[in-house]
Amino acid sequence: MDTVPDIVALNEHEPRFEILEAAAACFEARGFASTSIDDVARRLGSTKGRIYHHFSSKTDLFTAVYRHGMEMLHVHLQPLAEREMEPLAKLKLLATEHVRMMLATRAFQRVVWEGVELHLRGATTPEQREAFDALIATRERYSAYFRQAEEAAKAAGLLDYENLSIANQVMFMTLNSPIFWYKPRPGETDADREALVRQIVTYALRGLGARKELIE
Amino acid sequence: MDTVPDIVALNEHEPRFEILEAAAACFEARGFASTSIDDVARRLGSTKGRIYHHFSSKTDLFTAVYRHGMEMLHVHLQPLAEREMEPLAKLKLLATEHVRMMLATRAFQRVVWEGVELHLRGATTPEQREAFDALIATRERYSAYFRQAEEAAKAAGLLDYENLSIANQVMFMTLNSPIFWYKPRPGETDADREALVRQIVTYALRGLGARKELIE
DNA sequence: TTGACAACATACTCAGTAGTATGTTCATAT
DNA sequence: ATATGAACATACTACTGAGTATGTTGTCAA
Repeated sequence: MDTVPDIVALNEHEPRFEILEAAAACFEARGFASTSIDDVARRLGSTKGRIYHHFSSKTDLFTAVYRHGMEMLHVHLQPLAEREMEPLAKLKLLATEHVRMMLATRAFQRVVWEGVELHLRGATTPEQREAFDALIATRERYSAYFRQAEEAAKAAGLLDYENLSIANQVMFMTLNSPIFWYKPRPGETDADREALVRQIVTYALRGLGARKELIE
Repeated sequence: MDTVPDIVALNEHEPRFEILEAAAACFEARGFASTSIDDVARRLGSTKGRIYHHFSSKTDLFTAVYRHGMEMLHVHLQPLAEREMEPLAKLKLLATEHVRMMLATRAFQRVVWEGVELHLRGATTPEQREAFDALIATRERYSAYFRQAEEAAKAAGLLDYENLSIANQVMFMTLNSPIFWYKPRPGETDADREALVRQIVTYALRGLGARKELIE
């Protein structure tokens, strides 16, 4: 049983979806700057015309991939974030599902990462800026799911970190890290993936000061 | 002749050094693919001619920046790694100095990061491949400083992680993370930076299963 | 049957960029 | 004094790649 089945299939029926998947794969493999529209078209077995019919520019395509990546995260975690739970248990749940999503939608999440990087570097034109700011805002809202749980857990004496902003940054680096080095091996089982997820989440929660007994 | 090439720190007064610094700043700001040789030249107040007189290609320039970044790390940490110390204390020392270097030589370390990324993506031509492999090997040797300390500390019951490879990956992501989000603020003091370093190192060591009392 | 439009493909333009070929200047050795 | 080469600048070439303008094909509504 896949952990995130229907999320990935969110827009499967849209004609744009196939292009998004190809673009995500290309951007993941070579990065935004080194990926040409022709690369994406070649992967689709099509030509530029198809892509420019659905997207106005390379940046537009990129932001669409970013948006879809963030949407998958939101759709998956929002209901969990709204549950009434003990804060540390909720943080563990959110972190676990986040890492699962990183593995399940790796290409898209890599694009999200690069989008944040591009934003931090300010490598955007003025018009792009506005669209980009909206995307980053979406990401901020997502981050808030975790931040609230972190603050609540700290207030309850279940976590122990100094600066929330730093703690949040470092925690996300940990949880996002598999998008860089994880490659699914042939013959890999769900149990293998789950073991990976568990180790990453354990590392993150301990890093935030959770005691061992409380996160197992 | 040793199989391990000697690490020779680059002299500040070499004519190539100024170019390396400008290149590192440009690569940090825009990434390898989006940085043109003219960009680097413009930052230097020079023209291409100067750069191509000292470096045979854009890739050659990039690898030189990478190499210098790794050399600075090696020169700084190698003597520490060779000390006889309690493993956990040594790991803490190495981690602390590593993070300090991330802040102090951020632009170069960002290039090292991108170099590893490019290597993981296999985005290199056959000739580049050889030079790249040598660079990655240097990075592997550096990583071994930490790995040995981690293994020794675990054997002594001072750490508690499942898989060494995963633990190492996630730990480095944590320690490297400030190259992405750290920006020196005006009026920032050494104490501010040290507080940042301490929080990151604490997070990393706790993540690996170190008990709170043992790392303070 | 035909018009209209969506969904592409084809064939271009043009700006940017890696790399090269060829000056030019200046210090230093002889 | 002059030859020489290092350290650049200038002025190119060749090519890639984003974006556009213009076909072509199938579908569907009236």
